[in-house]
Amino acid sequence: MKIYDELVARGLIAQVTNEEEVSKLINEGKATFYIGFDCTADSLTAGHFMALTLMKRLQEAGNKPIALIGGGTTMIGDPSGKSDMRKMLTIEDINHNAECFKRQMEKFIEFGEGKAMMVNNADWLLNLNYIELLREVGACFSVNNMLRAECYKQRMEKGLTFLEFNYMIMQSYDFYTLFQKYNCNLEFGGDDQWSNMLGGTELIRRKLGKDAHAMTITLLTDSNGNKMGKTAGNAVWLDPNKTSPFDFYQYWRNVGDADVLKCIKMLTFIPIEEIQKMEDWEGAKLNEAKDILAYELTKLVHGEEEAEKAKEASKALFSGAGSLENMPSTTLKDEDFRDGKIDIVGVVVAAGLCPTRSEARRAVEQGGVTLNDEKVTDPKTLYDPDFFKGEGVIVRRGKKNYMKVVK
RNA sequence: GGAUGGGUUCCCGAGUGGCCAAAGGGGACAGACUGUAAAUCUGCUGCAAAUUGCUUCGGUGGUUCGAAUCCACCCCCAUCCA
Repeated sequence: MKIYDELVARGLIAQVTNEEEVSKLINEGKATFYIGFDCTADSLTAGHFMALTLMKRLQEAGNKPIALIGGGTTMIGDPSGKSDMRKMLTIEDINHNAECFKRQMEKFIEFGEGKAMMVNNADWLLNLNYIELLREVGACFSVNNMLRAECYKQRMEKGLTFLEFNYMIMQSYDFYTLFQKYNCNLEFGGDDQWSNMLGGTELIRRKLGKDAHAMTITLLTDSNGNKMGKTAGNAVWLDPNKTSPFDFYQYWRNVGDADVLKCIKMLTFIPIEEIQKMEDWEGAKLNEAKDILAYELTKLVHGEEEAEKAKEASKALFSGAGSLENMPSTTLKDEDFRDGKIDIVGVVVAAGLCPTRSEARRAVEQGGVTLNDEKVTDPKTLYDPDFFKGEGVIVRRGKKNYMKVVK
């Protein structure tokens, strides 16, 4: 199966400027393509991960990837599909985030001579001269067309600032620059980027009279249409310090039935033929597919060892087999105790299972907290330090949140 | 610059002197049911040393025994006019 067909089969492709040419280009390994990453946080997320796997797939098919770090575009903030303006980030934050992105990407993609390339659009965007830029590319953009773009739809009602309105021009300028500097002839991005990407191909056509292409990746949404890779508004991070490998594993282990196969197809490197065999799995059998999904992704992101540990801990907690040795744990500090005792509410908070004592108290009162499988419902219950000595105590909040607590 | 309508808790949104930590809905969280799923039902949803105290209704001052609510100034947003 050719790479393009595989991408289609995996459901990764949303829109393409010219299917015939793009498929030819990437099937023959003749594409030099780029994907941009705006550094709005200090870690990549599951959403970025999909883009990275795509880079890898295309690289394996002989195409040349360029990872573009958005040190310049992050200064503007992309309004596409967003209902509110992002908080403006400081230059220091952006640079810090860019560094973090760089380090994480290097774990997935091979950079270097003849391999993938990493560039930062701060290098050319930050020094642009306003008037020069307007004269150079400003005339190539129709405000009428820009305002019609789907990505601003929400903003046309709630308000769009001139700052953000320029984002499309900056992104277009990126493509224009990469096209000239590195013969980059294809841009990839999330489907919400479509309008911005077309801005780039259009600019290249107008300025240089040449064709460049764009292709978008289907956004990973669950069966309710919500973006995946987020829990309660928090992203699932690739940084193990922000989302532990165990939590990362659990996130994918818990996707809805309707979404498992889609995730396996889009995110893992399991051959498509093998995935097809799973297609008639139903009901409880789908749990096996979830195990596979969680394991594969954890392995890709955190390595085989961490994936094994997460799997073991998960099995131990949920099906009684496997080892508890590697489950996440917390050590109580002396200041967690008052008069030599700690109450159950304090334990839950210290374990990081609830952010505040009020929430922990509620969880206890509602019967949501167990210590070593024994339900504790009195928030005033006290414990001695000795209780946590040795093996430690398994604290659970709700059905799926565990922490081993030791002293 | 002018006119009008706005800014309330995670989000939407009600509240126009005390009965307001603030209706209702969504989301989140917990319980029941289950398969670590979905749907459904129930509870819960500012913080804390917790029958009490503290902080919160764009900001700063003021009026009042008492302010999300009234007044002044300021900031921000939308629409229309320039």
